[in-house]
Amino acid sequence: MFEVLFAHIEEKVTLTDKEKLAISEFFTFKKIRRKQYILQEGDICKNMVFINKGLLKSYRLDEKGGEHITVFGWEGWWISDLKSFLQQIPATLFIDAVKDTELLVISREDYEELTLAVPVMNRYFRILYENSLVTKDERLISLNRYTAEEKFQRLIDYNPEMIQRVPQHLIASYLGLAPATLSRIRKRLGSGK
Amino acid sequence: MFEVLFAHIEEKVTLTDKEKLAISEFFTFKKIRRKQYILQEGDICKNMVFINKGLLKSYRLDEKGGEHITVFGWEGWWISDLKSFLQQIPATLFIDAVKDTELLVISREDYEELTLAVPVMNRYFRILYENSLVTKDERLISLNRYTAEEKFQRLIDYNPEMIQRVPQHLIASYLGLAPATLSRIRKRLGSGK
DNA sequence: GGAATTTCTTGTCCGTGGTCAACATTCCTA
DNA sequence: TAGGAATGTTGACCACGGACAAGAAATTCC
Repeated sequence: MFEVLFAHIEEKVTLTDKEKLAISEFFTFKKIRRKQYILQEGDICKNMVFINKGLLKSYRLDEKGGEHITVFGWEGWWISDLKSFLQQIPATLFIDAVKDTELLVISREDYEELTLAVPVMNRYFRILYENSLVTKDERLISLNRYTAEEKFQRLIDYNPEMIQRVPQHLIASYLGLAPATLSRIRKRLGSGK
Repeated sequence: MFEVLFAHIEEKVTLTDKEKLAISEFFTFKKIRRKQYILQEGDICKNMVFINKGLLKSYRLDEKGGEHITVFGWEGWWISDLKSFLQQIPATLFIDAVKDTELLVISREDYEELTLAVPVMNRYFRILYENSLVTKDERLISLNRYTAEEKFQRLIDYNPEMIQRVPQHLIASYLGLAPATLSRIRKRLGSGK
């Protein structure tokens, strides 16, 4: 049940069996169904979630009900409304399941406890966040500088897995494009897959 | 010389005098002049930099030589090409001084050493990166969802200090707008300051 | 204090990509 | 297995904001 999580942590730091045991006790296993929310705008984000299997998306809704996806998560990724989780203030994000999904869940207090009980986890999270920052920087630059077509081309080049896993209209939302626009771009690129 | 740095760290964790001494030994003090580079595209980013005083910008250049600013830094902020710094690969960013600036500099090896010699710094950097992630998330959403005018309005609302400190054409670059566009927006908002 | 550079404003023009709507296709699920 | 929902395609139209250029205003630097 914890194999995926431990494998992920051990990419970054080494764990003793004792530490693994300690870590495992802070998490709860959970299954959710397609379309089920794990967070809604206005909730306090109580948990950070590690995805064992499946697909989640986090997004905001605009005034007209339009979805703006900020992040996808699948096997081996963490997901939460980090701001809401860390500061325990109302969330601005929704998170729900694109398909049936298995999670490992840790609460805000346990997250803090975990870093105290297993200090190497500070190192793990520091490295995890370093990597996230690098990714977000790339994405910021991509959104700021490039045309719609270039944005999609860069996704193909740098993140092909997402195109395999995620339906096209959700990719459009993630790139900040209208679904119609992305459809036209793919046509132009000769069904760029 | 280290007051600004220690104050910044102690907002997030507590330090003993011994730890302060240890930390200070990893940093070098440096002054640079307006327009001086501290990093250029293609360099390996050897240092992470804490800004004591002054103003820096980090940016990319496009094919036509256009500047796309990713981040500003002033008193109390860190700046570097994180990807280049962490992975020791060629930088994609330029970083230079908008005005004369004072820095505290730490090398890649010393950064790693520091987290080992003063473990509480893992905690500090973890929290620092958590906060950066929250900020970048906000910015991603802002760039993806909003019109030019809304982007500027949000900067006024959420980041008024930047508008005080940074010349307008650099703000335009940061928001991904043409300088002319930002000028027109300010006019529309009635010199929105 | 005057020249040079940097920064800001305003005008004209035009392309990218959004909106809306109709239709086609694929996929769930009862 | 049929009906509905979700997803993807295409067309017509048009607004936002970019490009370019000329000139004004403000800073910087000998």
